[in-house]
Amino acid sequence: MPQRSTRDQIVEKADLLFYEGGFEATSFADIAATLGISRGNFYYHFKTKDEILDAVIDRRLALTRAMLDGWAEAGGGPRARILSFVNILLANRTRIMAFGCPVGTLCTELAKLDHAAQGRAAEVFALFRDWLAGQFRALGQGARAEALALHLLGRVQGVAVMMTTFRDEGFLRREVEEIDAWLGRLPAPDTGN
Amino acid sequence: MPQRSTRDQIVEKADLLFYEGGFEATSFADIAATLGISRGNFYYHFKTKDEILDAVIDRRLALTRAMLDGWAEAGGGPRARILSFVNILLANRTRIMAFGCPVGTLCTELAKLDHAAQGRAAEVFALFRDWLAGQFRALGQGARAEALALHLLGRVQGVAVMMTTFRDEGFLRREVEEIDAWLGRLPAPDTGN
DNA sequence: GTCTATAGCCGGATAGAC
DNA sequence: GTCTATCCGGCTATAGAC
Repeated sequence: MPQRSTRDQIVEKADLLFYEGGFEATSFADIAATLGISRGNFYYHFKTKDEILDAVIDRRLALTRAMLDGWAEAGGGPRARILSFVNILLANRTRIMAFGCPVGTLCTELAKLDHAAQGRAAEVFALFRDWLAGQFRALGQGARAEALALHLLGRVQGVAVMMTTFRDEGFLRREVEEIDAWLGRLPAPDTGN
Repeated sequence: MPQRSTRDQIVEKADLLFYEGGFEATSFADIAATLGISRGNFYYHFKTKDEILDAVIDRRLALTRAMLDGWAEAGGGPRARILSFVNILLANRTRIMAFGCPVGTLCTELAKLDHAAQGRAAEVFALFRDWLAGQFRALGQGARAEALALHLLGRVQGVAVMMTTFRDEGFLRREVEEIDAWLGRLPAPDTGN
């Protein structure tokens, strides 16, 4: 069990603090203090703060791929897999009520900063979108699959924003149930004719 | 036509810049530069940056109330009024694609900053929620009205986040149409029995 | 009521000892 | 590979002239 490198520790902690406090509001001093290293040490591992952000996005992409692969390999059909995605809202509700969705809030912050990494942050969303589209295709939704994936992604993002604003667990549970019911009401499968 | 006071100009410009660049990333220097006043002058009108934020939220509350009152007085039934709300997405699509929803993004940013004004920012959302609930009540949705209002608010927020991330106008138009169709499928009115 | 000047702090980034 | 010391600039905020 090799010890995690300092670089990996920086990226992991930066990921957490960028989520909880925002990218811009998180300083090297904040990260260094929680890791017990010096500010100067950062510059052995990274040239700039933006390079840390790049590494954080790489990490999120890798973790997201791993999570999606795990769901794809798990038992159950495509509808159960889609529900694995929706259930993130329930499993992470405390953190979402405090800090929002990590993916959506980073994309929004980078948009306002007009930051060069906007597109890379959106790739995390694209992973979810493409995976969900695959599940909708497996449900026989054919040409509608990508639109349904974007629709669901938007629904979940909307719930996350409202959770952060009103911290209403009843709303959360109603919305998750409603999404489940919506999955049950999808149009009949395309036959490809 | 009395000239707008310097204070009002500061609040108006701060409102715009807080939206476009975020509250924390916007400095007095940014606001001062676009208004052509000095940084020091701010402190004649406000003691702290947080006081400017309070004034910006007051302004947004007032403008929102005025907008909702205007829609309420306009012709057409409750469904048309609800569609006035949804059509914000279309009317402001360019700005939303660049900066997100002003209400949602401020609430999210203040949550991450753990800022004392979080609750006041959420009041803007509450205005929309209560107004929408009133329209759903007028549609005969009785006890469901508040839940439907939160649901619609979430739908619109989700669309805004996805617009900012992917800048896909086709998605926007499909979602607005879908919300319109959803309004048409609402359960039959409560009769109060 | 608006300005200039500046205090005091904290940010990212650099240099160089160990 | 990690540290200390430091530079430079931008930030909020203050003091005081006009």
